[in-house]
Amino acid sequence: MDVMDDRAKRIVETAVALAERDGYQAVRLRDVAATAQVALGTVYKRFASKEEILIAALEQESEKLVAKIGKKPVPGSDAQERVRFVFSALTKGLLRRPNLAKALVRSLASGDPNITERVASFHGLITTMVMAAIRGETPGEPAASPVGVDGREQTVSSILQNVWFASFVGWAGGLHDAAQVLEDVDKASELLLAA
Amino acid sequence: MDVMDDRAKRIVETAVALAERDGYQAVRLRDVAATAQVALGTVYKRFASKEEILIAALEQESEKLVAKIGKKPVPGSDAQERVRFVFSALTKGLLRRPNLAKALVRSLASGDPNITERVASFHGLITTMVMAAIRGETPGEPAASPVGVDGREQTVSSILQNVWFASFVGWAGGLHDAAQVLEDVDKASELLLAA
DNA sequence: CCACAAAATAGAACATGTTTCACTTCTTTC
DNA sequence: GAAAGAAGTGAAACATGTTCTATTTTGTGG
Repeated sequence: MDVMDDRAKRIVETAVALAERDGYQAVRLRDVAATAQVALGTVYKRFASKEEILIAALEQESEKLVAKIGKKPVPGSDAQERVRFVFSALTKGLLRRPNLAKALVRSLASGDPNITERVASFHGLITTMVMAAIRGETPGEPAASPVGVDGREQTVSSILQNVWFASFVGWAGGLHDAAQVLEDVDKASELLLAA
Repeated sequence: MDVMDDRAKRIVETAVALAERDGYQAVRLRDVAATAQVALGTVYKRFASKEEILIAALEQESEKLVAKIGKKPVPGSDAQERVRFVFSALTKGLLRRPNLAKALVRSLASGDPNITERVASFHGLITTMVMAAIRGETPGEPAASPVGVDGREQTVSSILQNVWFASFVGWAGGLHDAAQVLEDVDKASELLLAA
């Protein structure tokens, strides 16, 4: 949610474009700088590393996705259906640009301590959505009822999110295809959200 | 299980030692080569990249761990206890050398298509152990009874493994501490393996 | 408008993963 | 044991992330 000046925006946009076209390794900072019409030093004035640029991109992309998904109440007649909807939308949204998605996963899992907070915020964003889906609320709105924060729902949504993430990483590494990601989440929610 | 010649072994050992001392970035291939008393070209004759060396290390480390855990029947009077034992042993075994563990996670999640098979084999190793734990068998032994391969147990063990992996990545990224990893797995097995 | 501080720039320089090369040392085969 | 090929070696070269520096541009208070 930080305000980015024009240069920072151009840098992130360029990085997204390059990652989308040819993946992580194609995000060469010299190219980013040149394409964004900015000096390399300016890139490093804004971002501490290549990973940070990509994390900023992830933040931007996921905020867009979440905004789209979170606008309306999650459709579905039971928790399981709603959860499927949310993860499906999330997965398909990311898969629309597979190379970008892989690059973002790589940054997410890089273990760089400097980006821990951004990773946590991404995590929180999804948790919010999944919990809203379980409860049948509109993710973008504050919770209607002051439900206890430490309930089973929180645990379940954390588990589902972990399953999704691990499976998504598996997809990014070529372990299996996108359908498997949805199937993994489906099976887990079946067991955890028995209607 | 490939047979590694002396040089390859020295290379991996050196990489492990460096990763253990100071983490991923400290595994400088020039240093690895020098310490292993080998030319840089020889390193690249054996391994296609730095990631591959670390994946070989992961294979070696996880085989050691699995051998140790899988020797005896998993202790515990119900599935939940046995699963806790397995993941606890796995987690603690890896956490004995945190920097190494972080470096290995990073390689695991790197998304490099060249190491997909190794990642899959690591995945399979753990699946075997978790399923044995659920069933109360000795992981090292072939299954006593010809249980159907596609059962609920397989799904549950896959979910638990995903939860463990995602939480472990979270630990590696500084998102939370090791106790949280075990707690996440615990909560999941509580819900999935209700005694 | 002017001086000056902050920001941007071009470009060199450095660190480290990866590749290449010319040369030497093994190993194998006869 | 000598020739041929495989493997190893040291060093250079290259690619790209990151840092540094000297210079120029930009924006701001007087």
